[in-house]
Amino acid sequence: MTTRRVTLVDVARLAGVDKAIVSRVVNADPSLVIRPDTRERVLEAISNLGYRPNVAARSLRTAKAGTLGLVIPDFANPVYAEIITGAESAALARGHVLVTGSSTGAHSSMDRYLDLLGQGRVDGLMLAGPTTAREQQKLESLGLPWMMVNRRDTGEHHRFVILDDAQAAKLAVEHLLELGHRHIVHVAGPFGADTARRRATGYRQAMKNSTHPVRAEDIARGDYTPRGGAEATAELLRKSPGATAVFVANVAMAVGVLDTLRRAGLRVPEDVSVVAVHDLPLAEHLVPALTTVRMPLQELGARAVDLLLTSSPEDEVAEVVGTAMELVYRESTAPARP
Amino acid sequence: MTTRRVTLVDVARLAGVDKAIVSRVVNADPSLVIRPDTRERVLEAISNLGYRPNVAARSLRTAKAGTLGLVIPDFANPVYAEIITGAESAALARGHVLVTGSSTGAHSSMDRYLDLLGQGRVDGLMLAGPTTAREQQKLESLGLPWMMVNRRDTGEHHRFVILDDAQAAKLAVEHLLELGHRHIVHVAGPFGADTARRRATGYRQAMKNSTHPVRAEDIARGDYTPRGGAEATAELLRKSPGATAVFVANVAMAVGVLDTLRRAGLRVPEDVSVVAVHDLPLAEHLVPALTTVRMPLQELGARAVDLLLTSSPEDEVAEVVGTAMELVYRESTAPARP
DNA sequence: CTGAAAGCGCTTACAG
DNA sequence: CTGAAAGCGCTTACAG
Repeated sequence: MTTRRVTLVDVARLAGVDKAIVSRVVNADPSLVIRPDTRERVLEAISNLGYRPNVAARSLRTAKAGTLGLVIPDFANPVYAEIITGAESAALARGHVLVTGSSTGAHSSMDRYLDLLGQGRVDGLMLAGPTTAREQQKLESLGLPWMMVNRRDTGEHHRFVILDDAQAAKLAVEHLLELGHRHIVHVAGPFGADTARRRATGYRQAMKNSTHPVRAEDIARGDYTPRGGAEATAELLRKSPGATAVFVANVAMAVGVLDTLRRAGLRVPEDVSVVAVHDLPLAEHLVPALTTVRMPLQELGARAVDLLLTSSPEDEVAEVVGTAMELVYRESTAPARP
Repeated sequence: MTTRRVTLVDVARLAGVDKAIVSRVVNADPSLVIRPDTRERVLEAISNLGYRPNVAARSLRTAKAGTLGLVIPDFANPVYAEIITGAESAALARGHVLVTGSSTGAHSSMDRYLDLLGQGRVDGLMLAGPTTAREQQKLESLGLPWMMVNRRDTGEHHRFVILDDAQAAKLAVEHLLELGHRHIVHVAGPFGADTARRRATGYRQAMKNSTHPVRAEDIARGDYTPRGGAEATAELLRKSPGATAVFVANVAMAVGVLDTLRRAGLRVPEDVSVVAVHDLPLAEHLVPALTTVRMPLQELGARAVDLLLTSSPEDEVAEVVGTAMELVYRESTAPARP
């Protein structure tokens, strides 16, 4: 029972018109002038036959794939889950399908995806997360519209959308200052991540409102993992004793921070307050529930799609999505003891 | 500077052969007999021009899209992140691109995806998570090869891949029995989820080796969320006092279980042991770190892809992926006190 | 208001 | 060993 695909020709024959008419009805061609009863016959034929346009034929003809690509490092990272959700929603709203690939799987890599998606399979490509200069070069060579997400590109032709990480850091530090903390230390992210650099910058700026001047010993760097957060905390406990609060660059490291403080016999928030960036679902399930800064990750993904679709590939794009940031006050921060 | 796409014809002209030859070289046609120097010329032309086959044209001609679709409920759920990772890897290994969509976004829905992906955009479709009878009917009407993942389909023509949830439950309960627990209660998942039903069945079976017979009061149902776990635990505390261990159907509910036990003044694991299904990253970050049963979620995704690609759409598929299950012993379980 | 025709770029059976 | 030709299903400019 191999039922042949229903094509425009089948619909045209049933409706008694030319296939060009059917095509223009299907695509709601505004320049089409058609008698109501003719349109009715066409619509009926489409419905009766269960006609669906063949996307391959359409793509070949129009040179548009109707899909967008997004390459992320890892599906298991909830930060990217949020970005994907926002991007998918915006893509669908604009009539596109989103193809999301990860660059760290067993058979995948950024390179592999650039090959796979650079053959007319997608109309544009978004890269989230770390990218090498070689990858970026390859990306440009594909001749596809592209966009970096949550990361500044390294080339001279900028096309990126990021969040206001400095502002997020300020919100966190200001929260601690309001609670009366002065000696606030920072568990920063890896040097290579520019989100980490921007959060560290925001920390330094906000600390100008503290009576405690920031010294090199007040900052320790981790690799955005729980273990990295644990090691950085151990380092700070040695280098910067007396701190009453910690601003942590991400939630994963905060897990290690909480653990190390606990093992050192310090209570959170009674002895030390802790606040971290990104209000991931995990945050409220930690003990104590983690105070965080919520950033508009979904909107970041949505904005990337919009810009990819509406900007000309030659345009420079350097946008900071700055809406809807807020401090989520939970159990891990409390007033400094007098 | 609108550089026209490089096509087969361009390559053929440069290499001084017909485009049919180029096509067969590109696709490594085994029936092709060609002089080494001719092949060399073709390869060189491809490389010099940076030729990439147009996938739309190829799809139109071969009636194969080279992509597979996977619809999940939610990107933020780490269980699906694992399934995606495994499916993506298997798809790439077989030369396919995976399109993953979520059915709960602002502009998406299962229905929307079934429309979007049922137009020759994908060669097959996998559905993970809950599906209505209507959706399943629509799925079948698309005439696409399909597969249910982590869930049995409700139709009469079975095509599903699931994990051995009953066996996972047995591993968990046996672990508790070995630790000396006898009165073990169960926080079960929602009635509608067949993963939940299978885990409950496994619990009952394994409890036959306990001196404590399972009564209705030993089981409470939650909706797979932290809040649901909390409420079920409160119910069990009332209905089934004296239990020394809890088997929880998933990690999300376990978060609520731990919280409720703590508020009730019970210590984990000193007073009550807790074990849950799926070794998600979250598990080791809870306090106390959660003992879990690790199930091969990535392999589940990979197997779904393999079966989708290798089985004929008319075949019945009812596979249980049973490899590599193991108990991960952490801090939330301990020997029963004598 | 509607129809005929060209052509997007590829693959494949066939001819030589 | 290599070339010529048909045709996948659609869109679009043009003719009538």
